[in-house]
Amino acid sequence: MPELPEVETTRRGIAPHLTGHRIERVVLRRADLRWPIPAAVAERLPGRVVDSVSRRAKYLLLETGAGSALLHLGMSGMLRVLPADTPVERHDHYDLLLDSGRVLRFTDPRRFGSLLWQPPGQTHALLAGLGPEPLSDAFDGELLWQRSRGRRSAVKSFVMDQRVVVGVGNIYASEALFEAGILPQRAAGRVSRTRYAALARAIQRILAHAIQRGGTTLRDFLAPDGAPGYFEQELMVYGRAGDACRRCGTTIRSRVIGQRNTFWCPVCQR
DNA sequence: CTCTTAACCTGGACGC
DNA sequence: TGCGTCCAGGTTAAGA
Repeated sequence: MPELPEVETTRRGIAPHLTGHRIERVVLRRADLRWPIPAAVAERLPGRVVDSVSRRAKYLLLETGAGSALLHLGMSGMLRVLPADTPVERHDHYDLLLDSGRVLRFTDPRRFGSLLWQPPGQTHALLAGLGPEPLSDAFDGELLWQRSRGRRSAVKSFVMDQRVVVGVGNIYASEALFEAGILPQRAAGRVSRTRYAALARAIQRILAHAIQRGGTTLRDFLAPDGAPGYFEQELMVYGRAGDACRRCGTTIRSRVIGQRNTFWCPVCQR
């Protein structure tokens, strides 16, 4: 269930159990995730202390003096800190054993997640072309407006393009466009500066709010608890096709845009 | 460049 | 109960 808020919530959950701790051993059960796990992970990580756990887009970085492990959760991935003797289950693909007697365990039925390696001082190719973090000062409506000039693809696909801005996944894209009052299928190049300003604010508000909510339900990563609190209760349009708009009562519509299901209110969004 | 499409993989929900 | 079909929160690669 990972969009940016879920990844950030995961980061906050696992960081206290990793930071300042030594990784004693790396156990790889399946190397065929989204990409093969490079040999450097098993060669260089054991014996290293994790200096910090950071996030870039939807990637988590476990930073050590020898380089950084680069973790992605894909569509169905989950990271938990568990007692080291916790029985292994079917989709548990790798473990990082810690000096605390615990283990960081990655579980991912669909195996779209990944575990990669970034040497010291380098930026992994997958991170090189990414757009700004949505919650940073580098992101605003002006950036969206400038980068969208001449673009004919849907504004929804545009904001989900990680080269434009990172971290806006399928759910939050629909939600942010609703809040900004913009039809998702509108051509990106035909959205005004003013409306991009509103969209940037909506993205920031929604992501920040979701992180806040995720934090309340996922704070304790020793007691695995999957469900982010943001879902269902607070979604305005996502997954609500055929239901009444919470603002105006009009029936919420849906359509596939850029291969992803998209939801909107035909009255509140123009 | 921009844009579209296929592909990676499994499990759960649903219809018959 | 079983089976076929469709769908799912991400992202890259290839081709037009």
